[in-house]
Amino acid sequence: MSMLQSNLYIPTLKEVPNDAQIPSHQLMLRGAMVRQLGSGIFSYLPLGYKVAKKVMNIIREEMDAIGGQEFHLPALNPIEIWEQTGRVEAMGDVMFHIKNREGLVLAPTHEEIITFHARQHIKSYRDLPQIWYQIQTKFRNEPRPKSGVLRGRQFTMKDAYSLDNSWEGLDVSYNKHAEAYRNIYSRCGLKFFVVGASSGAMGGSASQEFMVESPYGEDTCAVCEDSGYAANIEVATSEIAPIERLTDNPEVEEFPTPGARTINHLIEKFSIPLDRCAKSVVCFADGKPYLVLMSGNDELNESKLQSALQATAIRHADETELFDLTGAHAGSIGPINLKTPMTVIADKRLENVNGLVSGANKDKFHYRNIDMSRDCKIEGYYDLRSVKGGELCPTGCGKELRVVNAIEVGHIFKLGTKYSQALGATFLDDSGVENPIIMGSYGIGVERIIACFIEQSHDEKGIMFVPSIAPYHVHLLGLGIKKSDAVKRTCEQLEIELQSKNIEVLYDDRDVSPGVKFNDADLLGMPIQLIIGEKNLSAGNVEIKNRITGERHVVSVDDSTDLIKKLLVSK
RNA sequence: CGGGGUGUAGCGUAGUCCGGUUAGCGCGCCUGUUUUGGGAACAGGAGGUCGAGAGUUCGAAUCCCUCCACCCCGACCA
Repeated sequence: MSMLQSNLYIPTLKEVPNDAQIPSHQLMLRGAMVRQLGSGIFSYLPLGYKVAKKVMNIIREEMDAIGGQEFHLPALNPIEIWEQTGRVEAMGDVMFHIKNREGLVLAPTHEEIITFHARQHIKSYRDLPQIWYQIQTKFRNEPRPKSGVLRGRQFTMKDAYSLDNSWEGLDVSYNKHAEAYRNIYSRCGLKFFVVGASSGAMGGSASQEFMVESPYGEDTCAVCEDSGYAANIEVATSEIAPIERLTDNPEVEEFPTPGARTINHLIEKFSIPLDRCAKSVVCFADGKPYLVLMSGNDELNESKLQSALQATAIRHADETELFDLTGAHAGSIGPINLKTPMTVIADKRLENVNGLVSGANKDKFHYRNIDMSRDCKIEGYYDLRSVKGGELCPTGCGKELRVVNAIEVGHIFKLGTKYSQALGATFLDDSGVENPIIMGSYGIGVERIIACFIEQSHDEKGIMFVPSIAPYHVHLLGLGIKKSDAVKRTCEQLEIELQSKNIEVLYDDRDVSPGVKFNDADLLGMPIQLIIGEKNLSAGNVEIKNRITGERHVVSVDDSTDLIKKLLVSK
């Protein structure tokens, strides 16, 4: 079938639409892949949908390869089933509720529905394991959609669920997914890394995120290229010199510190060494106040605090609360002489340290010579600090960590029995005992793969697709077709020849100037441009341009398709 | 939800402060002629509820009020 560009709907844009800020968004609009319908709502145009289908097929092949079975579940769900797992409340505003039909919601994910179907017919350990997946539209009422298709209210997700009869089985299923995911991203041409993630309040035992480094990412990760260490900042650690105990250990003493509102003031104006400063932060964990001590300018990591305290919600005290609880304003708060007694915890770095300076809970005064063991009542020491770029990799490889922003393109998760228990999805084991099915949940964002790929693979002219996800393999540019019958005939001949070799061709047969064709071709980004013009053709030649490397080959008409085949395979 | 910004033709924009011709320009689009290896030239042409509603005024893109949409920052994000 001939793909004449003059007949296709490929509305490229010369200028950058005002709303698009990041390269992938701009190029997906300019390159006729998507159009926006509303905030966080996008239509795929034919070219963009071709890419999506290629990505989805790669996902499908890799999921099938680990024994996955494809379902297609409804997006419209009875709310009752979500009430049974308590997730109507947990999801809150993220879940769309149907207004003119009581009791229906739009599914933001499908653990509940999968578990429902598992309960219907999984009865015995002999029925397990299973891997079930689907590629389907998800609905999430994001408070703030942004960055084009990267954060939308409606998006395409591959979600998979493993059902096992043992925890060892879950490990096997989980590892299969980890491998499949690596294959998927590699085949899509993405540079990615995997991080251990916070398992959060989901009750799961393990979780990893597949990340693509990007300044537009909303996650922060610490990575080390040398050792391969990579972790979400929520759990990342580093090798950091311990703070030594001083041999001289005098009594605690109050001293005036006018104007000292920050640790830096203490260092600069009062000559206190950085590692002798103890910073105090007051937080509420599930409504209960805590004083948290951090060393020097270390940043308190709320995720770490949350898991240390096993709390569901953490928030900082506001100014008024701070004064009411401690008797001082920010800058003069410390563990000793608190107006209201509260639990004090500290970062591991401060364990058994002495000679410390901290606020006196009296404005413009601090204490010095604080000995954590002698003078404070610390309920516990935990790793609570956020890793900073430049600190040493915790593997001991000796290299510095980089702290980077990243976009989450996939997440694999050992769920356990939360949903099977809540919904009564059980099986009889080989001794006849009833057990909840042990589950895993595994997600991939299709649009995110596409947008991340474009973020990684573009230049000032446009997109640079790899063959595996390109809408077409070859962009055939016929220059001056109207004027030259020879050019036209050669184009038609080579199009057929390429197609016979299973190479997908987009044939630009439009009656426009060469410059327009070149620029559109560079914008749309097919891996190979086959350029046919009268000048080369008069010598029996055509030109082949590699979009990614920029290399050009002038070859004879007869050799051209073989060379293209070779170039496409070598990628 | 808080803060900031923007809405004028398919895209990009001028005009808005200080009300007053027929709302202007570039690109794109249509017709014709000439062009044809990096976004061609000339000539002619089509396309606008100036985000919506209500108001002030002889007169509103412009001033007042209300609402809506979109973008950015923050909050939020199994």
